[in-house]
This record gives sequence, structure tokens and C-alpha cells, in this order.
Amino acid sequence: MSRFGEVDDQYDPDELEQRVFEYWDDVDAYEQTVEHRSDGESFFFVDGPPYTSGSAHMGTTWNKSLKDVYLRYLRMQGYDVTDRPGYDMHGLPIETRVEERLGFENKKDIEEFGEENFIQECKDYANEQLEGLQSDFQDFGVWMDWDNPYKTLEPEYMEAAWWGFSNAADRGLVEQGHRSISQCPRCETAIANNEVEYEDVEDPSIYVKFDLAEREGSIVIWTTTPWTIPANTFVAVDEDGDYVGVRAEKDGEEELLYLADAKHEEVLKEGRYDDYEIVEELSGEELIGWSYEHPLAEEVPDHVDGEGVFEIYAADYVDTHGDGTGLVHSAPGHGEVDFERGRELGFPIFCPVGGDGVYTEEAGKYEGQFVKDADDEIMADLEDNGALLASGTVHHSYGHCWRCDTGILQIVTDQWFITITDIKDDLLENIEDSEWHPEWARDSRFRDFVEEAPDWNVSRQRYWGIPLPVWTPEDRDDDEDMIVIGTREELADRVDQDVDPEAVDLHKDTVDDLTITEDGTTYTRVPDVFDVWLDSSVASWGTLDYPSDDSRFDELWPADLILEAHDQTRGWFWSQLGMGTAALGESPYTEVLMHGHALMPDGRAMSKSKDILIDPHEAIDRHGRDVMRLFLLSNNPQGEDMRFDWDGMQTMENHLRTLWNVFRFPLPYMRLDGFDPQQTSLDEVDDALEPLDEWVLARLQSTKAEMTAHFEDFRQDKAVDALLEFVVEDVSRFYVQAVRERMWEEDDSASKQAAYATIYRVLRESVALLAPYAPFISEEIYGTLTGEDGFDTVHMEDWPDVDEHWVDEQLEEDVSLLRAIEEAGANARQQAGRKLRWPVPRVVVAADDERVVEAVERHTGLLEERLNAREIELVSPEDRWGELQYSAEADMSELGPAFGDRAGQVMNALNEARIDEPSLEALEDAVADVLEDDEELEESMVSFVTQTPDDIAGTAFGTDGDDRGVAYVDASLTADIESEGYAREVIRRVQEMRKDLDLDVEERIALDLEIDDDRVADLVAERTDLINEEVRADERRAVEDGHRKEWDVDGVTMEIALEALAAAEASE
RNA sequence: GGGCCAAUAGCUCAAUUAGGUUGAGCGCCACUCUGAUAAGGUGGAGGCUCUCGGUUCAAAUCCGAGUUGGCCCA
Repeated sequence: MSRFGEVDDQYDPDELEQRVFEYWDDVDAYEQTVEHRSDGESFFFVDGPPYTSGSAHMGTTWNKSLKDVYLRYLRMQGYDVTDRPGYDMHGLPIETRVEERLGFENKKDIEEFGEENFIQECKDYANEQLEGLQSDFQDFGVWMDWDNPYKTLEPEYMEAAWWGFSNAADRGLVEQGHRSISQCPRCETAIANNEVEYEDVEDPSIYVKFDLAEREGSIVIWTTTPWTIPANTFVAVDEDGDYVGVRAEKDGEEELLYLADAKHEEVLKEGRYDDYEIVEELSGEELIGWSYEHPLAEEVPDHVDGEGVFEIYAADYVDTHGDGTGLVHSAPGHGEVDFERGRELGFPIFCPVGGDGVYTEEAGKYEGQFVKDADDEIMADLEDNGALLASGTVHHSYGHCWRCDTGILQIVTDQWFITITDIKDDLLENIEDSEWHPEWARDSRFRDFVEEAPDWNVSRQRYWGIPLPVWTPEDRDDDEDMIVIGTREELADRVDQDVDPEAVDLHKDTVDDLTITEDGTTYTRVPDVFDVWLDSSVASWGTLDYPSDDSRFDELWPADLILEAHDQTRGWFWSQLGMGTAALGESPYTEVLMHGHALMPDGRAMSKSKDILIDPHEAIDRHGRDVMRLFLLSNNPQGEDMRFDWDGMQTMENHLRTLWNVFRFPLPYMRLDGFDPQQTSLDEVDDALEPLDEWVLARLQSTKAEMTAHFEDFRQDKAVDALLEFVVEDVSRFYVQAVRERMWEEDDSASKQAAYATIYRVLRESVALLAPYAPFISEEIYGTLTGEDGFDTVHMEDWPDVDEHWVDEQLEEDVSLLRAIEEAGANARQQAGRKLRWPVPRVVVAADDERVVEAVERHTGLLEERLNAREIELVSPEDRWGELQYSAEADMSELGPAFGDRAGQVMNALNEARIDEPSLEALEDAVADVLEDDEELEESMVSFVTQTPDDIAGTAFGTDGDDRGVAYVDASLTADIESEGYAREVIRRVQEMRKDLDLDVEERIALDLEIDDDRVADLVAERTDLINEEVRADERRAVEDGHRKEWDVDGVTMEIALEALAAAEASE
């Protein structure tokens, strides 16, 4: 880009961004930026790999934008940043998509299709999906190492998982065992608890009577899963609960039923009993040891058998006041808590259900039926056996497979675990080694989760995943004598077959057939693959390709920063901690930034499947990448959700447009004057700087300081607020407006050069500060400002440091006071009906404190200019200006303690009081009715407020909500003021007409002016020179063919005509 | 059902650390200004600070119980 080259009149995000993309490509901007920092201190960032399904949604976009802003910031701070992106490419979600694509219904279809083929399809699909994400992220302007992402399906990465797992095994933390797990009967695999999605469904709700074996009567249980009754092993009660025996009558027959006291009424109603009577009151403890008969003993002849089964036991999962009857049907072969209690009690674990949800032979007459389909038959059989007390249905939430939406079943199967419960203390200790933003996420949430985390079931009975690197002796499949392989090298060394460690693809189809023979024993591989959460859990070393590449691990590990949404507390934040601790004994990260989710504008969660979403591509189409990023990044990243908001997007676009206009305003002048920022640096023009130049430079310093502090605090949102406030409020609305006339001067001047140097510095540093947020517009502005003198890209710039030379707190405070006075003056003008165009003879500033006096004294000229006042009159705090009345404003922190519950009443009286003297005595008189005899007002309780006289308009001014004084505008008219006022009215209208004709700023004109009112005409004539100069009129004469318009100026008719002189000459 | 977080103007959010007359930006309405400006300025409308209780002279703020939303867990 050439320095001060022509730029677009209008900020056009789309064109600009395309231009910048091409430019980045031309100059290898990313590569240069990385290279530029290659000698810097290392910063190890680890990207949480998004799952490769579909395209980027708003949440992912927010996440990657946040990562981008911090990585760019860190680079500008000099760090050599690891920025390898990652993709999570294995797992059930992809398998089910591929199954859908191929029209498969279950595992048999896959087996027929062939494992190898199926794995290839999954690989292709995952790679395909990755492309969409890659191009989206790049399109959002995110700078990461896109040529070299880590992919969980690559051998180097899979090896990293093997290595981690084998490390855990070496530390004795890998174990195979029987557990109650959530099984998806369609996918025929265990799924993790956090993969279970709960949905409202209608299920059977039955009350079943279990006949007591050694005494009269039956106990009543309740269940929504009749299909688990065949596996019943015991019944649980609450030891401390209250139970009753009820003699109930229905259709003339009497029964003795036992159940919880709190539930008996409800249950008997369900059973439609005619009448009943409580005949016994017992504690749960008294029920313990009672034995009963299995209600389906005949239908399931091979039902569980063993010492102590079919008896009542205490269990802490029983509640006599909740759902059910206070007596809980317990089947250790199914439910998780049942399983735990069953094991404590030493019972055999009976589960007559296969991984496909079909009853096995052990289920007797139900063999071969899908369990849910058998519900009806089981209920019918219970009815026939006289065991069904009542049956109905219930709406409740029930777990479903996250991928295929099939209802899950709790069954007991053999699975492989990392026994993280053995290292709970280490885990809790390692939590302390990481700092979280926000802190409560770690201390209130993450720690709770870790404390209660069960062993990690890492095995899945599927195909598309990292195979478990576990080989077991041929004749057994448990964890005795297992061999766990840690690397490809080790695999090649130990297996019986020939394997090339460089070339081997570690997927299931290639390792399934490998065997190991050692000491005369042949080992075969456990056929399972890893839970996909294990894949990403090793990302902190997988990112570095460790262990196959060990060149960086020692220096970089653990990660300096990870940054994800709050759902990862139970996801990646946890899985990494678990794996890091199990494999290496340490937390794999030291800093966590946790953001929230992107919500719909109305606060609902976004959902792709329900088509409730804002597509980032639409946001880009409407406003551009910089705007979208700015919007996202202006939200608090610390744990809180963000509502998407189109108005907010528009506001950001407006801000960028303002920046664009600020940037392009001085360019024509700088070009015209041949301004060279290298020669005319700030140092060169130091002496010529005017107070406002020094002020805007001071503001720049405090903006930098503020931004850096916010960044260090992981509050990029506050940082960008500060920057935009500076650019929009201070630079655009104040500085540029004030400095305009200096730039218009036709002659060169030191003052003009000073203004150029100032705005040049301000713009150049501002775009550096903006660059991490809005990399495109920053790049274009930077390029135009620097030409050949800067880096090839703004992103190679250092983060701007505070330059002590320009820090000037006094000046900042002065100007904030002047601006407050100016604002009040504008208000007062409006009240007086006097436009800013018309001068006023004087403005009286009544200062409340010395600080205001100082500010006004130091900058009287500036204030006159800004207020368009001929004179500024200053009234010191100790003096007072005549003709004023006063009222009082109460300080509640003083009134409260002094007046107690009457403070409010006193406050109101003070507000309403009107007095001539601002004295406590006068005030006390005025509010005498609310004061009691012994009460007095104190100086500290009130501050006096002036009340404006009628002829003069006054408005209070203040800073940060504190009153600092009053600005009174004297709006009286004199002939001289009217003369200038009307002249300015003429000037403005001529300017507008010049604009109508699209005349160049320099273009000379001939002007024809006729004013109906003689008095006004004379007044305007007094300012002929001023008018001619301002509108660049060289001739005053009749204009025949020019642009002609009639204006009404406050009731005075003016006819104005003009033509361009060059055009007039050409036509003659 | 449990844990955590949030709830303040039509919208997005401050103010909560340390209790003291609730603020900004955007949007809306009116007026106004404009040779960098899809801008700017002034004013206005708009708030039982989610509800109910408690502590206190005084609560958006502290405490308790709810309601709604989000995340996580069951």
C-alpha cells in the first residue's frame, strides 16, 4: 500500500476484507508475523479441538475469535505463540452420520459392509467435515497454523493417546471391570453419562406386590421399567423411614400391604381399593431381613439365586417421601446404585439383557424380545400372578443416546476404566495449579465435579476411534497379565507380525489382527475403541506430536492457556486434568479462560437441530468480519452467556465507520502538504503542539494503560470498550472536530504540522490497539498510514506501550471539565433558543471548586471557541453570582445516620427548598417544619444548587455524576452578534449549495445574494469579507444560469445563487 | 430433583468488591447542527432494580425462600 493513498469514501467491509485477504496472501502476512516472534519467549496455547461435524456456529465463532484476539495480543507482546489448531475427528457422532448416509440400521450392517470399509468411510467423512470448519475459521480472520492442524485421527496423535493411556497403566490406574453403564442398544455400546440426553417420554408406571415369604402380606414397589423386574435381586428401604402395614379391601377381598407411611394413601388410591385401615406402624429398620418371593419366578426360572437374595435391605438411595412407595425394587444387573449396593451385599450380578437390548436365555420366557417391547407381556404376567397392584403411565425425563436418540438401558457389562478415584487427592491438588477466569468456575463448580467424579469408563464397543492398546492372554479377557502398548515403535517390536512403525495406521482394522506372543502365551487385542473424550484429553502433548516428536515437550508442557465454553468444565477441562494427572501426575494447563454460550437474541439457547440459530455467515454478509468479531469480543468472556444482538452489530459497524472517517479525513490534507511522518515526528513539532494535541496524546496513553490492564485480567471486552470510547468520543467527536480548521488552513504552519503529527500518532497506535479485534480494517488503515515505512502487516507491531512523556493527568482532567462545561453550555443555549452558530456575548462559569477555576483559567481561549462566546466570565467558589436562588441537595450517607427513618422526609424538604442565600441558616429556616427542636443541619449533609434566573439560561455541569459548577449563557443580542449570526446562516446555506453542485473544496465561485429584509441585508453586508472567504467566493455579481435557491432564515427570505467560476469561464 | 451462574430502561449491559436519591450505549420521539461524517448536539418518553420475606436509620447491593433462563449433574 502506498502511504496516504486514495481510500474509499465509504467504509465498505466486504470489499475491504477481500482486499486484505489478498494482501495477506501476497505478503505472507501470517508467516511473517510468526517468524517475527520466533525468538520471543514461548507461549504454549492449546486449542480445544472442535468436533468435526458441520460448519462453524456462533458459539464456535465466538470461541475462535476469543482465541484469536488473545493470540494476536500475545504476539504483539512479543511471545512466540504455539497456535496449532486441532480437530476432534473420531467417535460415535461421525459413526452414526455415516451409518445414516449408508442406510445402516445396526452393527450387523456394519459387519457386513466390512470394518475396514466402514472405518474408511468415517475417515473420509471426518476429513470432509473438517474442510468446512477450516475454511470458516480462516474466513473469520482467525490466525492459527491452518496448514498444520492436529487431527485426532492421525497416527502421531493416536500414539499420543496410547502413550498417555499406557502411562496411566504403568501407574496402576487401568482396570477392567463389571460396571453398570448406560448402553445404547442401537449403537450397541456403552456411552458416557454426559452423552446421555434427557427427554420427556411416556413410560409405564406400575405398582407391584411382592409376596412376603415367611409372613402374611406383600410389600409394594413402584417402577417405570417393568423390563428390569426379571432381574430383581433385593428390595431396599430407608432404615429411618416410617412404614405402615395396611389392611385394604377391594371387591370384597382383603390384603395386607406394606409401604411407606407417607405414600400409602396415594398408592391405595392408585390401586382403587374400596377401603383400608392401618394395622401396623414400623420403621424401615424393622423391615430389614424380611424375605419375599420373586413375582416372575415361574416365567424366569433361572432368576438370580444366592445367599440372602429376595430380602429387604437398607440403602441410602431410598426416600419415603419421593416417587414410589418407599420400597425400592433393586436389580444390580441394571441400575447404577443398585449395582453398587448389590456388590456391597455380595450378590451375584444378574443381567439377562445383551448389549443390543434383547433378553438372553437367562430371561426365560422373554428370551429374544427387545426389553422395551416386553413391558406389556411382563405387566400381563404380573397381573395374572396377582402381583400388579396398579398400572398406568407417567411423563418423565428419560435418558437417550445423544447421537441416535434411542432410549438408553442401564445394564452391567465389562468395560475398561481409568481408576481416577484412586488419585482423587492428586486431582484435587492439581486443580490448585491452574488459575481460572472466572475463579468461581474452578472453586464452586469444577472442584465439586472432580470430587464426585467416578472412574472413567474409556471403552466403547465401536469402530471409529482410537483402539485400546491392550492385549490380553488368549484365554482370558480381564486385566490380569494385560499388555498395554505405548508407542508405534513398541507395537512393532512386540507384535508377532511385521509392522512398519512409520507407516502403520493405528485404526482398529489394522491392529485387530495383531497378536503378541511372550513367554509362551499368545495375547490378542481387546476389540474396544476409546471413548472419544479420551482423544482430546491428551491434546496438551498431542498438539506437540509427543511422544513421536520430543523436541518441544520439555520446554513447553504444560499449556500456558486454554480457553473454552462452560460446558467444557465437565468436558475438556476435566478430561485433560484427569488424563494429565493419570499419565503424568500434573495438570496439563496453568491458565483457563472459560466463556459462555452464544444465545439467541431472545435468550434461548441456539440449536442447530431445531433450526434456532444465528448463522455467522449471515452476520458476515450483513456487517462484515471485523464487525462480527468486535461484537463478539465486546462481550464479557468470563463464564457468562452472550445474547446475539443485531442492533449491537450495527453499533459496532457505526463505530468502525467513525474510525474510517477519522482516518480518511486528514489524508487529502496530508497528501497536499506532503506531510512526512518520519521527518515531522512528534518530537519535531513538540513546541508547536497545542493543548488539545497534548490532551489527545495524553488520552491515548491512558487508553493504552487501561487496555493493557484489562487484557492482563482477561477482560478484552473492557479493553475494547476503552478503545472505542477513545476513538469515538475523544478522537472523532472532540479532537477531530476541534482540529478541523487547523487542517483547512491553506498556508503551511507549524500548528498544522503539529496537528498532522498528532493525529498520525493517534491513528497509528489506535489501529495497533484495534488490530487483535478487527484485523482487516486495522491492516488497511495501517498500510495507508505507513506505506513502505512500517511492517508488512500491523500484526507485526509491538503492543503500544505507555509513553511517559505524553502522560498528563492534569490536562486530561482539565479537558474533561471543559467538555462538561461545553456540554452544559450547549444545553443552556438550547434553552435560550440560541444556536451554536450565533455567538453569545458571554458565558458565566460559576465554579464549585478551585480545580474548575484552574481548568477554565488555563484554557479560556479554547472554551470561548468551543462555546462560541465573546467572553468567559469566571465566578470562583468563594464568590457568588447575583440574582441566583439556591436549593439544597442532600447527602444521604450523612442524613441517614443523623435522622434515621426520617432521612427521606428531610431529603425531600431540602430538595424543595428555595432560598436566596446558600447558607445553612437560611436552609434550616426553609425546612423548619421537618426538623425537630434539637436538630441541626451540618455542612456535610447538603450541597447547594443554584436556581437559574429567567433572563439567562444556566445548566449545571459535572464529572462522574458530581456537580462541579454551572454554566450560564447570556443570550442577549447586539447588532454585531446579529451580523455574525446572519452571516453564518448565509455561509452555511451557500456551503450546502456548493455541496449540491458537488464542487471541489478548492473551487472558486461567483455568488449572488438577495435578502428581503433591509435591516438583515445591512447586517449581512457588514460581514461580506467573512462570507466570501468562507465560501471561496471571488465575485459578487448577478448569476443567471447558476444554482439558485430561496431560503427562509427565521422568517427572513434569502435568495442565493452561485456558479463555479471555472465553469462560467469555460462556457463564455 | 441437585450444584453453579444470571435476572436492573424496549434491547445490550454498568453500578454489587466496601449498603447511602440507579447509570451508559443502542433504539424510539421532538428539536437542532453539518464541506470528514449512513455522523454530531440538546431535550423527552421509558425503571414496584424478577417475586416474597428478613437484617438495617437506609438494600439493586447483605441474608433466607421462591420464579424464570443458561450450563452441568441425576
